[in-house]
Amino acid sequence: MDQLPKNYFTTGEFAKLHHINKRTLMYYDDIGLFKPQFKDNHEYRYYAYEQSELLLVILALRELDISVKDIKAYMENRSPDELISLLVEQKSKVNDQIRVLERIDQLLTRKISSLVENKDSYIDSIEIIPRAEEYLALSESIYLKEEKDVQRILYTYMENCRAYDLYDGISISSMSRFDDIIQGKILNYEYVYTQLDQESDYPHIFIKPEGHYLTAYNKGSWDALVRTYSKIITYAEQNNLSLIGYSYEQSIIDESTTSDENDYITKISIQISTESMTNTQKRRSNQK
Amino acid sequence: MDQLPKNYFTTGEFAKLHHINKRTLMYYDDIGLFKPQFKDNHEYRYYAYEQSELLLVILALRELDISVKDIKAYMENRSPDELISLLVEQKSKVNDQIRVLERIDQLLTRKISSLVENKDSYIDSIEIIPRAEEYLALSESIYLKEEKDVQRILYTYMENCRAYDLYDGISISSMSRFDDIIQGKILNYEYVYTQLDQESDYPHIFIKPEGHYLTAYNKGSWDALVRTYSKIITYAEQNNLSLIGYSYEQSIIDESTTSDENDYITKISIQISTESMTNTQKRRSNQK
DNA sequence: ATAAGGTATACAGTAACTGTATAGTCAAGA
DNA sequence: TCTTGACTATACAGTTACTGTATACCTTAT
Repeated sequence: MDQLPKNYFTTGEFAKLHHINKRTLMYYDDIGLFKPQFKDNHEYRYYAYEQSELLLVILALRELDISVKDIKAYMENRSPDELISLLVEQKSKVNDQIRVLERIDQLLTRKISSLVENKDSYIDSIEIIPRAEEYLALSESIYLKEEKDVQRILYTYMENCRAYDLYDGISISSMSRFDDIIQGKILNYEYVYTQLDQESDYPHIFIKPEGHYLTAYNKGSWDALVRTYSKIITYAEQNNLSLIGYSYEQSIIDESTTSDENDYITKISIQISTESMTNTQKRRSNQK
Repeated sequence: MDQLPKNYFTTGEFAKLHHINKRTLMYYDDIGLFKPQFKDNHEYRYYAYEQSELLLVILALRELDISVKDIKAYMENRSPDELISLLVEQKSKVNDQIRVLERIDQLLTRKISSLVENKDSYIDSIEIIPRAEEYLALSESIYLKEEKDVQRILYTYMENCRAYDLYDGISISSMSRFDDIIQGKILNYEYVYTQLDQESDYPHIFIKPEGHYLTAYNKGSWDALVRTYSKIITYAEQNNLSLIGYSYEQSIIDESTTSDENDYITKISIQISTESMTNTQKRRSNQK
């Protein structure tokens, strides 16, 4: 065999061939994971082209976050059947990982669109906006529950989000009863929720009704909410609008986006009962 | 703010909530990447549910192999616009990574099917098998080239495979002229190649013609090829078959699959000229 | 003959955790 | 009230999979 015309690569060449660090090849040699076909009398390493096949498998397994130790363990008693079952197993892991990435992609997409969509809306004004039906995945009710229970509920809620693949991104949203808010109890939240943008068999789905919503943006931390809510209430009174159902609070700019609490933006929307709106109001809001 | 009813999680609870190690949260606190909302007078950490949003972003970025240092750098002067551009950038990286995984998936799939397909074929017999047209991505010719040139050619070939997304898996395949083989020159390879299984605009595609191929499996290392080839030649002579074109050698079991050289399996196929086959031979081979 | 550029090893350093020993704290039950 | 078990904390060491660097040796082209 030794006298056959072979094409050998030195460490540096072979490393370049496979776009990896030269030192990594030496390291793999040292730990006995992947050895050159032979060494000359100066301990120079020589790799054969055919060894690429094995290296490719090793590099692929490495990419799948399999520890070098495990790869080595497999390599030490590899066989076709072993390889088949290893590869089949890894194939499903690859698909898992693709799913994780797609999830992250979803998170990024949602966060981007939420940011862009509301980019120019951080205005002080209060508006009437028509909204289509929305599907919300709710937590259990946390209304007036004590801290311990709230904690448990939030915990379960997150577990569910995970289980049903409702990757968050814009999930720090909550609902309170508008009745409570009128009475100044603005922190008696009833649910936290995530908006669904595709079919889901999540067990606790709430349909946020289609209709006109009074929409305002709260700037600053939670303590600024009091003022924002009183503005909303005043506006509703002045325009003879009757607000019903829940107040939906959705975080637009939060801790994940800015380090300054005063820059937080929360979007608040509350449904307006159709009867209380004049036709002019309806027309105007629909034009936007 | 401090007197508001908040839901705080201890380090252990918050870690569980997000399926991460408790010590990681402590570590992130230590390096200033992600801090609890507050610490009590015993230095106990307390995390608020709302902090999840930020942690999710951090964990997502981490998943994308962004260094903690870089994440921290971003976090230190985050802003909506910064975040948008960061996320958009990352989104494309996610897609890159998905592509890498799909490649690996392809490698695994091809390797599995090559192994399974040939699982029971490691037989000593020589068979006539009808084969459809195949598209092969060839290297430059390495015929009688000197070692240095062969090396350069193989290097370029691998770079091309990379560039054209021909992920290998079963790529240690080579072609030699059958004329040479008859003369006993069984190691004068002409090309190495990869079989294409989808459209590609790779510049050097060769069409392996449709037809009947004499197919044999070589067991053992390259040095066993001599015997296998003489068996093939004898078989052809005895059956009055004239072999034409190239001999295609495809590695089935190689270094990547077994550690024992004697278990290597190479599939050899050589086209049979249609004229030299009897109708009986054709009929028989088509039945399989 | 010499310089440029390659090879080797040995040793230290890195990133991002992660495990562990030790000590303090808390909450529930006897 | 006391005890016990399960938590919390820090400090320090260890881990994984490289990766950089210093030093020395080797090869090849001018």
